[in-house]
Amino acid sequence: MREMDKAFDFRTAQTRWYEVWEAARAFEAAPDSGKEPWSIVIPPPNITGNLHMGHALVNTLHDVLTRFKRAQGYDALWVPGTDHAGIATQMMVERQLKAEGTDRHKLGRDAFERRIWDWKEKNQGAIEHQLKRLGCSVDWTRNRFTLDPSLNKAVRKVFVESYKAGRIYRGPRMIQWDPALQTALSDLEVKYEERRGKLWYLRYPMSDGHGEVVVATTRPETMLGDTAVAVHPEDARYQHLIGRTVDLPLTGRKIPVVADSFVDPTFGTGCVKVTPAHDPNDFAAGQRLKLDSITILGFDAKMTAAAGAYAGLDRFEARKRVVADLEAQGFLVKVEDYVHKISLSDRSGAVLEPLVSEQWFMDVKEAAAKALAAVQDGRIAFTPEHHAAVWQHWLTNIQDWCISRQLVWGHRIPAWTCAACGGLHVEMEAPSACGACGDKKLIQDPDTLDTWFSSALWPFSVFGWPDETADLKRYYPTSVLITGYDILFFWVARMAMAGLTWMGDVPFRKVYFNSLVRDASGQKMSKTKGNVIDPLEVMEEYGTDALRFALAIMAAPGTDIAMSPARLEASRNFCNKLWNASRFVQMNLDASITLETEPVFGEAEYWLIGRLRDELGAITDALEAFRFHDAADRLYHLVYDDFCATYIELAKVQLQSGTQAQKAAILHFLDILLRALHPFVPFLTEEIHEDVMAERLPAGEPTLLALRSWPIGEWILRARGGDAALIPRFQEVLSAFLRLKAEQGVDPAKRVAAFCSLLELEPFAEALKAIARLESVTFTSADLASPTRAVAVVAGGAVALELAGLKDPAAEKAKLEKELAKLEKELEPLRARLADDSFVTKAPEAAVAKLRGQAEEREQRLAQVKALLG
RNA sequence: GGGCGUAUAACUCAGCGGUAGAGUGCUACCUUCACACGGUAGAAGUCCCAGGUUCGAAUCCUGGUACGCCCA
Repeated sequence: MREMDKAFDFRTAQTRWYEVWEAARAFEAAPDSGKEPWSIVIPPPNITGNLHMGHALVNTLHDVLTRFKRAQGYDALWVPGTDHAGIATQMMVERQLKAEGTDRHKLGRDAFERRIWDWKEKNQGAIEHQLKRLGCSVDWTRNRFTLDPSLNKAVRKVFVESYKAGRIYRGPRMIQWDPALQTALSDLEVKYEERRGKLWYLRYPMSDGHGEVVVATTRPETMLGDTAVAVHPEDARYQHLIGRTVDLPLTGRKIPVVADSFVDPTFGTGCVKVTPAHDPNDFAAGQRLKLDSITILGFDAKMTAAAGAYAGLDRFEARKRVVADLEAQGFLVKVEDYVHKISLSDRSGAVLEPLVSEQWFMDVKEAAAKALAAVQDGRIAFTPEHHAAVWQHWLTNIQDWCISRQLVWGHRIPAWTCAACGGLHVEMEAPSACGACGDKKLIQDPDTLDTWFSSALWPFSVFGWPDETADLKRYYPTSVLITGYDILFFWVARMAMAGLTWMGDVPFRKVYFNSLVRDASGQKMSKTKGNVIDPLEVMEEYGTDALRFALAIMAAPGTDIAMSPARLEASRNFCNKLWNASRFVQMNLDASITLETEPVFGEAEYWLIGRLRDELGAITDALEAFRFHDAADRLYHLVYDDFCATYIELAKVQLQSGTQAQKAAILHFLDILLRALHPFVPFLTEEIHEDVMAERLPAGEPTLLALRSWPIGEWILRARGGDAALIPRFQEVLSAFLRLKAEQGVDPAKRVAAFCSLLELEPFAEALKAIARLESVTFTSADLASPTRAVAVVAGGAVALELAGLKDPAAEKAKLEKELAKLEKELEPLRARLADDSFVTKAPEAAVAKLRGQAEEREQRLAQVKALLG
């Protein structure tokens, strides 16, 4: 049996145990165990990633739940994995290339792709190592990567079958183009930002020479691609213009004036220019009204040949030139300052360009309806529930999803075009020859799929789908999903849609949306603000267990977490407290006392058993309901207040001189606490378990705490006896003695004689003497008041200290009078309410009884104070 | 423009129909034989504002104010 250090050495413990757990295969699923399965899949971190606070939180919560469920006796499986993160990863490697003075085009596609794979092989281990550092009890034998061949097979199957069912199609559509990354994006990858800009008013003369129209625009350069001017059909001001044509300045083209209700009559002049090739609204209007579409801006964000004299200019340069020319030729009416929203790439930050482009799209309306229904009818339950409202709104207004990306890094689109006849083939495997013309030269679509396409399949692709594996049957649907609400649409909704479509069932039964981790003052962490707290540094400084516990105790559903050094310190101190309490137990029990030593219980034991029973019930309920903070908070107080402050102090006497049976009780209590705390602070508890419990376990009990059961069913918790009210009374009396000493300025170490009128506390005399450091405690029903004593009122009686010569009688009297006034003030509303008929008759009996109890207790004190005052 | 969330002690947050709590900080004291990463005692709050429901509201409802987020 080892001697424990004075302080918990977390640095050693948190690096040691993970290997032991892995070697024991403690976290591997046990499909053949006959246990009920419980499963969860990790939100796969990007391979580019470093563990940040968001990861630390989400994975801590995963681990708490998984360890809890494992302990409860489930076949708990947490599937780990990483995401290839198309854009993010490619950007990172491209940046490296740039630093080396080359780029992906010079390298060529194949070499570039190999380069990213190399990078991935080198870096994937980092994030996995960090998950281990955090203690995540994942099943590494089932580790997945979103580009694994089996996951690729799933992707191809979904693509091909969706295509054949008509839900995936290719076509020219207006998409958001990122000129910096040179790829299309989906609507979700667009961020809108308010910018101060200008509103230019342009004059377009009527072709017949009679009059003009003035249009307002924030993007004057696009006028080169105008193919109409539009007014609202009911706008009385412009009825006479409809059907006529105007001469488009700088180009000499004649374009019609059309009517369409998309025009906002209150914007600008109420006349708008229509550029179907470069604006989403105009594109839709162009389709409706069958207008021409002229592309004057290319994918490189430079003007095209169609822009005539402006061809080759950058879009922002072209704007300056067009405005200057319009002004010179008298077509510029005025310029106003104007604040408008611009769309930016969520990835590169570049100003996006709405462009018509040939891309692949997925029609998700049918799947969206299924996902919507699943939440409405409760097959998927959200915590917090309010996210369901956002879910509903988004899914009912969902647009087709642009799934193709002009990137190298990702799942290649399984579509081939025949070089000879142009025939399109969408197949699982590369066709050997064109089905139409027989030509053997087939060119695969160069594009890859949106990263989220493979993420959507994650809850079943990780289990081997489309193969009908045993894992798939056993672990799908997963039990719970834990993730951030920021990816509700990106990921959660798409998994729901994919699961319902391909598996015919929800991918998870419950979703818990974790909080956002912010800094100490509630600010979002960001590198630019410099307020990022790095979990790896925290683990070094405060310990992994402290980090986990701090995150858990702050993880109240629906509110953000303000992470601060103060919180981390509190958690570290908590860990140390548990360590020292355990050390105390270890020091006081010789090796012959084990968990098989039959314990006997006294008042203190029955009281603590009652506390453990109540709290473990509440903790279990809290974990089932994702109230991690509630569970952690209860454990915190159970350890500090009940176990350490109260029980250990009371047990000290018997630990020194008691019987083996008396001493055995505390071992059981510590054992229960360790098992309950293990999901939150696994390294600390495993370390203590080894030091204190490992050699005292009953035969057949797992020697690793990670494998032991959730303690709620422990036989000891069913023991009942004693008077539950005694301990709180003892605490109050003890506190009163200490307060009297402090009030009277008595040195805490000076032993004085004490008196107590609560005769039932006599069994606690030794404890009171030891803790309050008293010379003696006399239990008596006689009047305690005396000129040489300081007295205090407690529930049901009074206590006193003998202070001959030390005491100021006037101050003592003033104190009691103050107490009297306070009690009168407290009693006033209580008496009033109890005298109130409507309260007594209408309020529930329990509420009245409780109030009556409170009133009686105070009346008693009042009487006691009066008696002491004489 | 629509939707959602949050306003509680100096700070960060729990509580969400029975009369206010935690952590940190603050004040005073204590190195008592598990722990100073400790202990004891204490100070500190018109629970954003205004109405309403109720025997009773920090808690439920309505309206307002402030801040944050999401969608257009």
